[in-house]
Amino acid sequence: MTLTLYNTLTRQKEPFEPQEPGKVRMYYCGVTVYDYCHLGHARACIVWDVVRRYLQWRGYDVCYVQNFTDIDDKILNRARQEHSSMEAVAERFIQAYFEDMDRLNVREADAYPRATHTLNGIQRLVSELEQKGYAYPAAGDVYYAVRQFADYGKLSGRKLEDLQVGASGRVDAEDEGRKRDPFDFALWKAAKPGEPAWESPWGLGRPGWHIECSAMVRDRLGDTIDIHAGGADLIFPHHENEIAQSEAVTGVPLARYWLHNGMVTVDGEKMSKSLGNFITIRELLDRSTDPMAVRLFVLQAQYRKPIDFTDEAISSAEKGWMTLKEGLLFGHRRGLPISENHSQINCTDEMLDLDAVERFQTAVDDDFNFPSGLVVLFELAKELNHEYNLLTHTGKTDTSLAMLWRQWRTLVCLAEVLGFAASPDSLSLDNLSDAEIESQIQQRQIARKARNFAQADLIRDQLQAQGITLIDSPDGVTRWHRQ
RNA sequence: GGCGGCAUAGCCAAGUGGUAAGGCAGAGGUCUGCAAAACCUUUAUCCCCCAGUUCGAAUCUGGGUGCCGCCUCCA
Repeated sequence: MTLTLYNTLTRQKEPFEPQEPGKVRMYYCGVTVYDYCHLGHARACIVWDVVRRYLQWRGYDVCYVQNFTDIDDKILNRARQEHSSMEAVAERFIQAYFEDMDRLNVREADAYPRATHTLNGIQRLVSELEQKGYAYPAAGDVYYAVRQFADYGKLSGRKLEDLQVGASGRVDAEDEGRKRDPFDFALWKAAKPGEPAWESPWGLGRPGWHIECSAMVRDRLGDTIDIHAGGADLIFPHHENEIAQSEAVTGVPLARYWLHNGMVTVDGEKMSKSLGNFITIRELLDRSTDPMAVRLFVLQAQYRKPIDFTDEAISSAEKGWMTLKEGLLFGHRRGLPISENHSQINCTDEMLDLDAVERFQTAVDDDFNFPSGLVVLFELAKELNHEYNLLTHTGKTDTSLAMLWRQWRTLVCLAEVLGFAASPDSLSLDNLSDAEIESQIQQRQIARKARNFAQADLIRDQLQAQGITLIDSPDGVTRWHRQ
C-alpha cells in the first residue's frame, strides 16, 4: 500500500516518496506570537501533529520543525499597548502556546526556531539573493525582485499579470515608492525609531516576514525538504515568496510536497483576528469542553476542507468522544491498571486486529483521510462498549475475551496514532466499599418490597450521585457498577 | 476582475462508474413500581439544477446556480 497525498504545487494526489527513503523532513509554518491561539490554530496544529504521528506509525523517521514568528508589527503594537517589550510579549504567548498544545495533546516538535534566533541565516540568504540579482536595496530596505524569478506564482497558480494591485485596497504608499514593482516584497526593513533592530550590511533593521521561513528551513532541514505544511491562507503570498527566496538561491525545489489545511469558519466565515470572530483554545477548554472533543471535531473533517464551528458541532464531537473514550477505557473498566492504557502496547504486535489496522491504513493512506479512518475506531469502540455492557448486565458474552482484548489493543493503538488519550473521570467521588454499596442496595430492596418507593428512589439517587449505577433486572436481582 | 475550492439525510461527514460508510440527533419497541442502564428495530428510492456520455453516474463531460478561501496581516 502506498501513501498518497494532495500536493498544492501540482494540484493532484501523488504517491509519497521522501527524498531519502524512510526519512521525512517536515516543516510547519507556525504562529505569530502576539495573542492566544484560536481554534484555527488548533486545527492546523492538530492536523500536522497527526500527520506527523501517522508518518511515524507508518515507519518513517520524521524530523518535524515548527517556527515561531517573534518579530512582527502586531507583536510590536501589543508591546506598545502594554508598555512592554517585543521579547516579553513573544515569550508570554510562546508559553501560552505550549500550555494550550499540551492540553490538546499535540506533541512537541523536534525544534522550534524563532526569527530572533535566525538573524545570521536570514542575512546570509538576503546577501546571496542580492549577489545573484534577485534583491535590491532601497533606502535601508531590501526588496525581492519578483520579476527576476521565472517560476513566480507556480504554487498558487497565479501570473503576475493577473494579480490586482492592492485588491483589497490596502497599499502602503511609502513602501510602494521604493519598490521597482508593486509585487516586490521586503526581505529586510530599515529600523524605525524605538523598534528593535539588528546590525546588517544594509544598516540597522529587521527581517521581513517571508524570509525567516526560508532561512529556518535551510538551517534546520536543508535545501530541499519533503513536506512543507501550513494553513491554506499562507499559499499566497507567504509560501509563494518562500519558494522564490529559497529556490533562487539554491536552484533546487524547496519542498517536494506542499500541504495546506483548510480554514475554520464561524457561521461560514473564516475565523480570524481581523474579523473578530475567533474563539481562543483556552476559552473553549475553560468552558469545560474536553480537549479530545476538540481533536475529534478537527479530525472528523478532511483536513483540506473548511470546517464550521458551531455549538452543535462541538457538543456532537463531545458525545462522539464519550463513545471512543469508553471504548478506550475498556481495559481499565475490566480491571487493568490505567498505566496499561497508553503506549504500553506494541502496535506491531501480532495481538492486534490486523483487519481493522489494514482498513484504517487504507483509509488514511488516501491523502490523510482521518474521517474515514475514524470509522474503524468507532466500530471498535462501539463493539467493545456493547460487549462491556453485556458482561456488566448479564455476566457473559458470546465473544471470546481474547478477541475483545485484541480489539481493545487495536483501538488503543489507532487512537494513539490520532493523538487521542483517555483517562478515567477523576470525579468519581465514590469512596464506598463494595460492601457498603451492597448494604445500601439491600436497604433499597427492603423499601421496595414495602412499596416505599420514595425511600427506594432516594437511595438509588444517592448512589447514582456517587457514580454507582443500579440495574434492576427482571429476575428481581439488582446489579450495579461504577461509572 | 483573476486564481483555487466546495455543494451528499435534521446537523456533521466518507464515498470518484456498479446501485448511498461513520458520528451526532430523532422515532418505535422490550424490560421496569416508575426510572436508569441495557437490548432490539428504525431514520436519504437518492446525492444543488439542466443537458450529455454509458448497459449503468452522487461519482465522467458541458452549461448553470449557490457558498467559501486567496489576490492585505493571517493556521
